Amino acid sequence: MSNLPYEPARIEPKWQAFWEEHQVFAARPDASRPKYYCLIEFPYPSGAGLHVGHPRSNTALDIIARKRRMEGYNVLYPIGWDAFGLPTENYAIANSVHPAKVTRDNVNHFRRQLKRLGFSFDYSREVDTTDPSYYRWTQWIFLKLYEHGLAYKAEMPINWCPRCKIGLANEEVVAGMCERCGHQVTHKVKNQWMLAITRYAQKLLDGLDTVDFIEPVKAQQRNWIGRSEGCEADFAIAGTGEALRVFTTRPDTMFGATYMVLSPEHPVIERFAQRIENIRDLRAYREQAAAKSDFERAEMQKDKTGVEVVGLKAVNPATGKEIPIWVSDYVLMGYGTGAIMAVPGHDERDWEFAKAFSLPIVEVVAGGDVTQQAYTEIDDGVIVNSGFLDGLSVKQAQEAMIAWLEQRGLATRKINYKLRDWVFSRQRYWGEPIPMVHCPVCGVVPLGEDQLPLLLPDVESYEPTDSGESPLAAITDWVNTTCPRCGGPARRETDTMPQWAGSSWYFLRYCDPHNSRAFASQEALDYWMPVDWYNGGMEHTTLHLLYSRFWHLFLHDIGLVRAPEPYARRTSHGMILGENGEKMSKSRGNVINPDDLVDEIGADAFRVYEMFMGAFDQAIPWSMSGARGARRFLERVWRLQEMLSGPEDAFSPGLRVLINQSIKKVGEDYERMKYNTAIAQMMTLVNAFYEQGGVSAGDLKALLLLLSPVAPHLCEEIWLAQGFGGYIHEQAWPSYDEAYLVDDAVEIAVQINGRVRARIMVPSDLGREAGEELVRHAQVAPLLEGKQLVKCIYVPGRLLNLVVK
RNA sequence: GCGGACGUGGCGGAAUGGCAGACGCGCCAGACUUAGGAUCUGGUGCCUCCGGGCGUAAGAGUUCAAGUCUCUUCGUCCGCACCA
Repeated sequence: MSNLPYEPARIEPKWQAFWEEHQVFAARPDASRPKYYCLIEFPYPSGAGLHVGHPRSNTALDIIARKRRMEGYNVLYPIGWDAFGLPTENYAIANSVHPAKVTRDNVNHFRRQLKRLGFSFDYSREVDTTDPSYYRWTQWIFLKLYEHGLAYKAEMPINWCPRCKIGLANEEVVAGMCERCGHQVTHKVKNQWMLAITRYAQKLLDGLDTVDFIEPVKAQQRNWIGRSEGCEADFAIAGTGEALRVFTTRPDTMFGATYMVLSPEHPVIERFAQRIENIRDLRAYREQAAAKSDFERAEMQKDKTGVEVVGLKAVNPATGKEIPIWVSDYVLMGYGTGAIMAVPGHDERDWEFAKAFSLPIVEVVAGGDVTQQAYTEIDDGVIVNSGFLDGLSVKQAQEAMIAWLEQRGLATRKINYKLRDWVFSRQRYWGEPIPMVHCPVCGVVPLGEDQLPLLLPDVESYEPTDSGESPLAAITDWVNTTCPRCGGPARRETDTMPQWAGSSWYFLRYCDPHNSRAFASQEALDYWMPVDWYNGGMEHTTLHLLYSRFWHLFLHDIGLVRAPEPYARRTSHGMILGENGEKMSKSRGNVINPDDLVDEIGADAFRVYEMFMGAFDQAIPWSMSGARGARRFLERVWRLQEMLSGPEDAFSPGLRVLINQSIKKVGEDYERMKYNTAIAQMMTLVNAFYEQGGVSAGDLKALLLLLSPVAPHLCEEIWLAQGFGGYIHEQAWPSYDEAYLVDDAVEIAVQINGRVRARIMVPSDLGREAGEELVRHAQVAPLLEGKQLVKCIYVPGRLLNLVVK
């Protein structure tokens, strides 16, 4: 056996079949053992097949899952398919195949590819978001959201391609252009389903303090939610008895508000259309702004445009003076109140606008030169030209101004968030049907829970209609239905849910994937949740990760899940780039196909290379020769079988310290996702085995146990072939002996004034005080000849630094 | 502009304030072999008058000691972006 060459093509399929046949990785609830839930983002089964990026995340958590099992945990490491989505639908349109068939084929392809890599997934718990037995519960959760007032309909602008005449998802808009035809994307207002995620803004923010997420994820989510504290204040509209409400974070600068700006869509414009002398200009400006794409708006950023509202004036409540009102597209209807008080002296945008239209600029915070640029410093500014606020610091003035306004009923404290409500409608076929009916008598009526799942009907064509409606709108016998409330004729909602719907709760379904009475049993949820470790891409931080936290917080609030937060720990992997350092893509011709790689070097070497290639959280270019190096390492491990002699239960004396160090380091490195240094340590260990010229069975066993989470097939094979007893996946994770982490004697550096001048061997237990005696050491004393010793620093086991004159 | 990550050999990268470059790739030399993308051995930061000197984007500082800590400057990548 030991003379056979290392042949992954023979070994790997054998062990994959063994694991499957014996259901080694099937997770079963077991109250007697602690549970551990490892999760990777379930893949979108694209037609292109597995990308080398998938195994990076999968292997990383496979290592954790396998290590946890060896540590005695009951591990859940599931896999599934996030299978609704546009590429499948577009492929179906182009090739006239049913998207369900495309999905089935792609899933089969993906599953086969994943199985070849030997991940310890529990395939008996597979979920598929396009399966009616799954999306039934996606629809059910939507009904719950609706029931609790978190799903509502609203007129919302969507991305619109005027050439294709269809609505586009954000993902389909590339640099402001239509992904399909390249035309500029504009906006069109449509009635859309929305989810009120903004009502959870504070909870989403607070929850971040309770979870172990890597810092960049927390920072990005906080940034995205964008909390800002300030107040809303009323500016009277002269001669009308009405007021314009603004949001500001700088009430301290109110004396410097020399004009107001409204968003072009602000309702006050139409309300006072009769009084406004240039209403036509304002309407024209509004239409022009609406036709602009986001891309164009961003391009225009430098040049402020706007129109004065002639015939209306506002009153600055601080100064009592009348100030002009302008309209400009730099004020957004979607944030705050859609109106601002402009303080050109202390806000860059207002300053530019004031310069462009020759509006007055007043300095109210001293310290800058407001004729040259806006002075926005808040930490050491002093208020001037501001009546009763003069002389106060910015911070003091903020409080004083709010108090003053509150007393007069002109302002209230207010917290705003940048986070927007979630547009939950897509005018598409391949998504979950929204279980709602439009009744001419009762209005919008939800389907009863007993009506679920609302199945996606077969259609002739998956093309969106000319009007931008979903293809479902054309299926009259599906659309026409009866109202669940009054029984009269009614129409079904024809929009479908976005791809983010199914992925917002899939980790809950994994706990109890075949349950037909609930999305998961309370018992299963209580046992498995929360997810202990979730790894995924940074690109999902502000969409999927935030959305799924929102759904989970909601399910917690209505008593369906125990903990508020679904994920205890979140980490992220870096992208794998092509050999040329560019993103892998078909068009760049730098794609590495995982199947080819398994054929060439084997799954274990593939896994080792992906973990060894660099820091786990960083983007890194592929290297084919580096991958072959991983294969070479495993060959060396394999050949250790030829140099095996000695007892099974003991380490070779000369290797005892290194093996103990390796057990400690590899275990700790896995936990910190420092896979590259863990593997480097094992390479060092193997090099030492070769230098010694032979290994004991005990040495080899230790190495195999450490390596088995990364290269499981190879380690199972050697373990079995050498008759080490049982299977390696049943073994306990090795422990190390503190007493053998350092050698009896260590080499230290001797420095003179910080420069290394000698190396000497000293007992490793030599204390800091005793170390100072080393100045009399035979190799040290000569270095001090003719010099005066000023200071002596001995760092045990490290170095001796002698400061001399 | 705001937020985040980062800058170390030819390349990927190591380094609780304590011997910079572990480990791997590549390259060089040799061994074995009827040239093979196999394996093994040795070497591989730069300069050198062979004593040593210089080296972690640049500059300053703290320290017995700085890749690591502090400040300044330059540069790269990612996310958000007219958010009042």
